[in-house]
Amino acid sequence: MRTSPQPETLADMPANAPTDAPPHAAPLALERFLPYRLNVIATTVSNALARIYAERFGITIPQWRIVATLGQFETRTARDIAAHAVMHKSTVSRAVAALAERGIVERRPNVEDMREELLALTREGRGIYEAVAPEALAFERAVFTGLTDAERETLFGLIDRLDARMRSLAPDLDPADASEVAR
Amino acid sequence: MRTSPQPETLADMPANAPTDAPPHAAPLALERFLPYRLNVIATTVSNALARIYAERFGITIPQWRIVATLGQFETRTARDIAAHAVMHKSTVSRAVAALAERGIVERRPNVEDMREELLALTREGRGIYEAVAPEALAFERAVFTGLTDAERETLFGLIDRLDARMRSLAPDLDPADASEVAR
DNA sequence: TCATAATGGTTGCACCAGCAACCGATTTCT
DNA sequence: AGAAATCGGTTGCTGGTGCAACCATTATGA
Repeated sequence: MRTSPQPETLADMPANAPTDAPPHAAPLALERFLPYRLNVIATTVSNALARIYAERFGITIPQWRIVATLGQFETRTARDIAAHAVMHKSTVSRAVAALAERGIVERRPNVEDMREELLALTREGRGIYEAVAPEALAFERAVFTGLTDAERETLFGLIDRLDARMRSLAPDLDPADASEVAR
Repeated sequence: MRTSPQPETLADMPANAPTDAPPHAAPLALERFLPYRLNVIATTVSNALARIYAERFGITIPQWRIVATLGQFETRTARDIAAHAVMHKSTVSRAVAALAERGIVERRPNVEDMREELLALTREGRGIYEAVAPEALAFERAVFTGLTDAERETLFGLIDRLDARMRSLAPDLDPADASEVAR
């Protein structure tokens, strides 16, 4: 058995312990609980970054995700963006409305399917993208200074695998699949 | 959108642009942007876990953090909990109120300092803790199945370092330091 | 062909979190 | 001692977010 250095890891239990685990054997320390740690660090990083978006460019994180997606792909529908940037469709709808209002994105009807709208950055929108992107990347570098390239890659790899794992464990709670029918 | 190798993934871009990237190069792909990836995976994991807390035990994530902290430390003040579990003091206040209302935590005055209150789990509260903790750990194991112990340790190590890095980069936005004076 | 289902997108509603103002208790400073 | 600052904790308010209902449009199928 692979011995975990942590006294409380219970690494020797079966992968999916039945609910009848001994009640008082609950060696749960928050600092060693990965969902918690993940959430705290992600929130901290997000808040720091959101501050840049807000103060420097007056945009929120959902708005930034839309700008980033359209900066990458030129023209997409709201549905595409929701899927790509993993946001609920109502979030996308409101963020797009705000961006359109400010002349940052442009909405164009799709004559082949009048249900959807084609979205793209305006010239001004592209300007914002090109101003924000380097700052975002600089922030990323600042935060991840001290990690080697190999460690960064490891982190990406781990996230990818966790991502895949979550999709198979609980596919329905992916905010990207806006199918409210398949609940 | 299930898998990372999407049609439009731009996987052929350089891993992480060097520090002196020209402003208009902006090689920013959301899938390769760590703050974004971190946030998405943390949210997904959190939501899946929150569902367990909610459906099985009728508690929210802040409430769970409080139960977990008191399960670990017996008696703490709200301030201690906020610091330990990284929550805003108003969040703690409301979550404690709800838990006290339900008889899960008990508030006791501190005769040596009447500003603060000593919090502890009631017998019922401890029962909940002892029921939730194994499920939380089981969930953690289920999610992290497929990672070796070494990889798990690596992940913890990376998070620790990111954490330290963020504290030095933007110490003021740590939700735990409730000092509204030091803005 | 026409009724029904599904899809892209919008919006009302309720909930939750954070900010900031506030309260009583304690500490600090003069 | 007394004023002022600080501290632990509570609460009103506001903004953001997800859910679910809804609208218009397109696809399906009897």
